[in-house]
Amino acid sequence: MFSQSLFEDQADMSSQQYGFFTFPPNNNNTTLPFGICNQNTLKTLTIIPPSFAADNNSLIESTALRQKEDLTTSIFGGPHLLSLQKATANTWAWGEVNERSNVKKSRDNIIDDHLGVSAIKMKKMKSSRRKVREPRFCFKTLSDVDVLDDGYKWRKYGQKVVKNTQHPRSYYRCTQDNCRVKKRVERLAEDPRMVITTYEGRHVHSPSLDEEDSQASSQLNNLLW
DNA sequence: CGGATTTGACCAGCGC
DNA sequence: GCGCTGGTCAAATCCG
Repeated sequence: MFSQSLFEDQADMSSQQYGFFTFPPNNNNTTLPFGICNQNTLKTLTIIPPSFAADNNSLIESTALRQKEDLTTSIFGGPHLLSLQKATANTWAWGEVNERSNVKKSRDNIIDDHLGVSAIKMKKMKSSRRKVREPRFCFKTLSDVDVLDDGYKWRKYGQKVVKNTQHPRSYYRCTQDNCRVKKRVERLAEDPRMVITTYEGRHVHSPSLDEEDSQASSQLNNLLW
C-alpha cells in the first residue's frame, strides 16, 4: 500500500533530518523537517526541500549538502531559530530523481534510483504515467484545510477517489501561463488529519504575492521554488 | 457574466 | 486482450 510505505519512510526520516522550515510560508503552525536522500536505499528516507530540485536533478544530493549550512544560518537567521518554530505538525517531504538522467539504465535501476521510496511504493510507481518526468516533492502536513497556501495560485482540474481511501484526491495546476507545475492534494487514509501535498515540476515565475504575504514568506518562497 | 469548481467520460499504463 | 487504476479533459454548474 502506498500510504503504508509513507509511514515506513517517515520513521526513518526523523532520525536524519537536519533542520526545519515552515511550510506553507503563511502557516505558523507547521514546520517541515528536511534532510538528505540516500540513493538506492529502501529503508533510509531522503528528504529534500523543493529548492534543491535544481535544474540538473542529478546534483540534488550534492546541492543539498552544500547548501545545508547556508539554510540553517542565513535563511532562518541562525540555528536557534529552528527550535523556535511551532512544531505542532509532523511534516516531511521526499524528493524524486528526474528519470531523464537515467535513460540508459535498465528498468530496475531506474526504479532503484527513486529517492526515499520504499520497495512497495516503487512497485506502485511503475504503474503511474511516466512520460514526462518532472521533479516531484511530497509534503505531509497536519492541517484542517486541504489546500495549503504556498504563495502560488492554483486551479483545480480534477478530483479522483483513490482506491482503498475514503478521501478523494484533488488535482491542481498553476494558473500562471507557461507554468506547468501541478500538485495533488489528498488526505492520509490512516490519519485524515494529515494532508499529503505532492508538487510536480518547477515554477517558472515568482509566487503571486497577496497583500498578506510578508517579506519573510516571499524570501522563503524564493528559496523553495 | 466571467472565472473557478465539479464531475462523469475518456485515455494510457500496467498486471494478469 | 481485458480489466483495473490513476490522471486528464471538458461540459455543466456554481459563485462572487
